[in-house]
Amino acid sequence: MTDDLFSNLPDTAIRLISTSTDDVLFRQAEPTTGLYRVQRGCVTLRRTTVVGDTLTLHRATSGDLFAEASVFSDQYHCDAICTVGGDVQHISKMATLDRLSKDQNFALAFMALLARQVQSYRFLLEITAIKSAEERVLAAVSAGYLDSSVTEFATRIHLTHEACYRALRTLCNQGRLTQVGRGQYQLVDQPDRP
Amino acid sequence: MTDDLFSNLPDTAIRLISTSTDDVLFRQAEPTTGLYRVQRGCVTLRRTTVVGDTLTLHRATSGDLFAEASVFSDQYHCDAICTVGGDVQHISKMATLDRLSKDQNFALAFMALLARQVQSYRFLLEITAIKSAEERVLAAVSAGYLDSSVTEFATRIHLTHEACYRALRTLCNQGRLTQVGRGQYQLVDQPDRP
DNA sequence: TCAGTCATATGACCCAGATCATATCTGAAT
DNA sequence: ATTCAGATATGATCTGGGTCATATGACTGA
Repeated sequence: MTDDLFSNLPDTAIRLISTSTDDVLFRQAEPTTGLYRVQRGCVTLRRTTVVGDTLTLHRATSGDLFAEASVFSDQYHCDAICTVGGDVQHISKMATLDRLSKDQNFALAFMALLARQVQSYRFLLEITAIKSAEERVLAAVSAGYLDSSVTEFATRIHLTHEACYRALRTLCNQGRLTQVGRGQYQLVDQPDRP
Repeated sequence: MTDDLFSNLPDTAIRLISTSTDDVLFRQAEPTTGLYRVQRGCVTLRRTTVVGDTLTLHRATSGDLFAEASVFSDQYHCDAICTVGGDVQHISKMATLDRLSKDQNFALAFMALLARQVQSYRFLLEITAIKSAEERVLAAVSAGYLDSSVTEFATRIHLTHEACYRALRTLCNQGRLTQVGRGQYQLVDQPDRP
């Protein structure tokens, strides 16, 4: 609903790719052909340093766009490897640039999408910077991050699922959260209204 | 040099603000007037949750843009408070939107800037997700993050400076880094050429 | 229906990194 | 010159969260 920005592009602009583990979508220094969106599975972006070791730049999962910056550069700056098979959309760079130049609203929407991503990554960084597991979990729940599974939630905020479960239970015991079902937790309203 | 994108805007579009601690630049729900750039000092973006506690969304320091998304929305979604006094540029939303609609290159440059920011935040998130202090420090040095002080570097990668210094020393002892000066460290080339 | 897989949940143990303390060096301000 | 603040650096101690183990519930597919 919010970001089927690219589904407005002509059908020819989007190519569906079924991926298997270890498939390579593009490699560093290859000319850019477009950006991608993960529908199912996981794509890991990696770069090899001058010294030779591998840096993971990003792991894109369901719903995530990646290689957005490729639209504005000539070469990919990293490798894209499928670490979990699934489906990936390839969105044509040419079609995107064409539409960006001709459709003001599309351009503004794309900018807004990128700006919102910047926002949300900054926020996630702040959350992961919270040292205490309890406070981090509370902040993340407050932010509405616990929408699917606890395990997924835990990895998102850089905690083990064990530490996460423990923090959730403690927060419940403290009365700061309530468990509303298996794997479901909610904020407790502070009764500070007059 | 790279992002004086906004210095091309007419002089009237940029307003210089001298800030003191606890100054408020904008508040949640106020109508948006523009984005900002920190020149000196620190600006913290905060939001109050339904339950009443405060979430820190971002802490912008020297060189950082913030509130980019305000250009595409009607109201600020958080408070901006100066936690360290200094200087801040206010960049007019109207002037920005005007230029975006009239200057294709400006629009593309702004999108590219946002896309690069998304990239770098994703990468920083991956780095902070590395559990071992040594590996995290090595990755961050490889990425060129140790450009100013070690203390600044340490906070960026979510480590205490003590843990950071220890990791740097161990990496030097292991021969994976060399110290080239007080607070200066470099990667060691792996001699694996034929 | 039953095995197999994955999420949920919690307890025990241990270690890596936070915390605290200390010392030196550097640069800026007075 | 001298003080002071802050960065650099390292050592000692302690604790919170990682790791490992275990158990159960929920769903899936044979």
